[in-house]
Parts: sequence; structure tokens; C-alpha cells
Amino acid sequence: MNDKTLATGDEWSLSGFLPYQLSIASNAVSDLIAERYRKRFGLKVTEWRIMAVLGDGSQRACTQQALTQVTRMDKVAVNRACKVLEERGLIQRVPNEADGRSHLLELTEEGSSIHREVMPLALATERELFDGFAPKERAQFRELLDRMHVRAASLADDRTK
Amino acid sequence: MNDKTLATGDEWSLSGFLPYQLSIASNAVSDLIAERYRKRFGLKVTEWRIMAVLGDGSQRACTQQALTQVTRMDKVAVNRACKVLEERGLIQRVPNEADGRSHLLELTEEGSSIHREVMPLALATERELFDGFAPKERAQFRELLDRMHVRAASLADDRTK
DNA sequence: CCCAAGTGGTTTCTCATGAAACCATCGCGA
DNA sequence: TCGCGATGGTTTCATGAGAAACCACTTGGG
Repeated sequence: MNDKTLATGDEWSLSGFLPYQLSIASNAVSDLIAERYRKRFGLKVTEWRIMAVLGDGSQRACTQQALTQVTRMDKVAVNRACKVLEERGLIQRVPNEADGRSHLLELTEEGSSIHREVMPLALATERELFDGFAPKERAQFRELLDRMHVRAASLADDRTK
Repeated sequence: MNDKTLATGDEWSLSGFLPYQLSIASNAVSDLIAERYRKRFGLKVTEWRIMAVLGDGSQRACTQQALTQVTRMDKVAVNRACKVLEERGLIQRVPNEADGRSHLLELTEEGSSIHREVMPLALATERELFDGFAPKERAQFRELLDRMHVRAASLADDRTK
């Protein structure tokens, strides 16, 4: 019943409100990331995500539909990102034998080469962000984030049912 | 050197990438919150934040400038939210004796009354989100978020210097 | 074989956000 | 006191994300 960090009614502050803290932290991190990708490769985060998935080995070629599931981005966002990447020659579409409505997307040679440069930057950034976090804290942070995500999603579901 | 959750080069996955996890969790939470405020009070998150600050007692009347600092929102966002709240009659602007450029903002009677309804909803939502988190985990989650925020901000600063 | 419903993808529209330009007022130094 | 840079606030503009409408193709039932 006594969680010091929970508002007490008397001295409440926005900066101690969880959704606010989460939003602030998330914005700070994604601004940093976005800025780095943009500056060095001219990639937006959405575009980077697509490349990251296509380049990660296990997913050689896949449809936009598959990408929307893996990245949890809107199908419109995926489509736009793919269009840009295709125009830049970083990915290509090959016909999908199994289904004429879609194409299979894969990295081009140039795309792969960019991918090999981009990933180290991403990993380095992640490492820098975690600098000063004990290994246990890193793992726990990820775990708490996942649980919070699941929890929020389930509360949202309740409401729509 | 061996953080299992950090990518190993061979089996990397987007869903284990910190900035991605953070973004997913944050979106889930703010979607939930936004939906609740909207449905019950027709308030956007930005508007709610303004009301929360103006109503929290210690901040009786303040300028937009002060609000931008407390809420960390853009001054444009603050201005827009205030405009809407004023039109809805939830806050009012009184002349600022000390500086003719600005006004002092405060809740109206109706604003205060809404505020008294809104805050319990916010706190209840926070509590629901933390359901299943041990008290220690709650505190640690907040602390980790803050540290991550500070860390990201400092990395971003490095870059601009 | 044909039609209807469903699905992948694309385009269009709307809205929210942040940057930059802009206006009015303040406060300091000549 | 005059003028000029700085500051609070407002408006305008460009960009990004999601909703909805739309097109093309597939699939399953007459």
C-alpha cells in the first residue's frame, strides 16, 4: 500500500507518473537513434528496421505482410519504407511464385553492404545506452519493458471487448 | 562480455533490440492512456498534462513558458493545448502583472472539477499497469527509465557539441 | 467455370508533431 | 529616453503516422 514513488495525492508530480517517464525515455532514445541513422546513412528508423530484418540471415526473402508482423509497423509504413529502399537500390522485389499479389523482398548487393555497416552502429549504440548498467539490470530492464508492453496491450483489449 | 540478450551476430532479432522494445512498450502504454482520456473526457494527452500540472496544487497559476519546462513539451504543443482548454472553459488566462507578454493560466471551477475526476483515472491506470509488478520492481523500473533517459540525452549532446 | 469473399498491397486523406518565421513586449546599455 | 537584442507567445509550414478507401489477385463454394 505504500509505494513511495506512487502519487500520494498531496505531492503528485508529472515526472513521477509512469506513462510520462516511459514516454520521455522512449523519445530520448529514439531521437538519438533516428539522428544517427539519418546522419550516417540517410535512413529513417522505419527503413532501418526493414533492412535489419531482411539482413538478419534467417529471413532471406519475405513479403511485406511478413514484415508488418515482425516489425509491428503499419502496412502502410512498411510499404512506404520498402518503396524508398527500392528506389535507393538497397532492396529488390522478385516475383512471388506462390502468390501473384505480392512480391518477395530481399537486400541487393549494395543493400547487404550497407547492412553490414549499419548493424555495428546499431549494436554500438545499444551498448553505449547500456553503459553503466549492470548485466543484471540490462536483462531486467528488457524484461520489465516486455511485461509492461504485454500488460498495456491486454488492458487495451479488455476495453474493446 | 556475455550478455545473452545482446545480439550475438548470428541470431539477432529486432525484438531483442532495446530501442525497439522501448518504443513498443511506450506506444502500447500511451495508446492505452490516450484512449482512456479521450473516451471519458475528450482530452488529448497534451491537454491532460497541462491540467494535471495546473491542478496539482503547488503550481497554482503559471505561464506557458513554465508549463513547457515542467511537461517537457514543445511550446507550440503547450500553446495549442491551452487554447483548446480555454475554449472548453477548463482553464482561464489572467493578465500577468509582472510581464505583459504572457498570461497566467489557471483552472476554472469546471476545470478543477474535471481535474478531480481525471486524476483518479490516471492513478488507477498506473496501478493497473503495475499490476503484477512487485514494489521493488516498480521502483526499479522507474529508476532504469530515468537513467536510460539521462544516458540517451547525454549521448545526443555529445554529438551536437 | 464463375462468382463472391478475403487478402496483399497501394493510394489518398486526416491529423498530430515539431521547425521556423513572426509579432509584441521587456530590459538593458548608450 | 531611445534603440536593440532577447524572450513569451502565436501562426505557418513541412513531415510522419495511421485510417479508410481502393485495386489486383487468390481461394473456395455453387
